[in-house]
Amino acid sequence: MNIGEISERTGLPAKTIRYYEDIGLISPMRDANGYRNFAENDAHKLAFLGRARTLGFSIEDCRTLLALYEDQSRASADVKHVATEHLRQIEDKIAQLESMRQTLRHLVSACAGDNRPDCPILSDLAKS
Amino acid sequence: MNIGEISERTGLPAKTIRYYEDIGLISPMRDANGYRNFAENDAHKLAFLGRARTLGFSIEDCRTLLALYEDQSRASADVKHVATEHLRQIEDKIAQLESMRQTLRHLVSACAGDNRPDCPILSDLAKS
DNA sequence: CTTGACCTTCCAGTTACTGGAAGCATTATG
DNA sequence: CATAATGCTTCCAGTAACTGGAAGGTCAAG
Repeated sequence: MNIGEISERTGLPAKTIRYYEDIGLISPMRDANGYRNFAENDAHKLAFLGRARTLGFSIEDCRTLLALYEDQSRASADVKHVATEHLRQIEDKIAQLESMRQTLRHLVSACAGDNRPDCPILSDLAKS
Repeated sequence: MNIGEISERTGLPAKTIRYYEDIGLISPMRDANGYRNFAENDAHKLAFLGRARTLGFSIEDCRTLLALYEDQSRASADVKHVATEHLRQIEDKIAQLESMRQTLRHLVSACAGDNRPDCPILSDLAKS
């Protein structure tokens, strides 16, 4: 399979797939002309990576998860640990964004949004 | 005021303050020895920037907001527009993270987390 | 045989800093 | 007063995960 075809199949841009090879996540074969030739196993790994990235795992987490996936003697505890830590970080991020949202909602609703200069949003930002 | 003092007062790292000067958000005076000398107005702007960044505004948004803040003839509608758009993006991000959270919670709770290899998290990532 | 689609590599840019090196300036200590 | 410890300066590189674009080789169709 050429990169265009696997890109279609996995939904990952060709650029991203090349990048994943650069950083050692995959190692597709090469044809005589230098073109990458992806096997089913590569497609499988790329799908795995795409899904993991969709769930927000970092590239380094993906690397770890992929290694665990390929290690038949892994302990599920190791996988769970990675996922739990990631979940915790997502929850932290959500809390942080929700706090921003609340403040912004207040400010936005308090702002007239007309052609006068008075603005509670700016007043809030400028308050000491 | 030297950079160390204003850093303390605003809570912004000196590195960040220098960076803000680099990108033209502030323009502190200089003493004869080359040291930056911050006036009250600089402190004020930095506090404004710190608060805006806390609310998640991008640097470019901050630049816009600062310009509006200093423009006595601004229309509050312009400010509100920036804030509303930012709020929308935050809400998008929250929704995306909440979706990740839900999936991850399911997967984590389904995983035994022991020393056996079976792992629903990996199974999910690997599913086509 | 040429055109267009597809592939290659390499370089630069993105966001908002952060760490570190090399080297002055100032201040505190013995 | 010499020296040592801060504090300040600039500049360079790195971070995360791509993305865009240039320059150029390859392949299938007409």
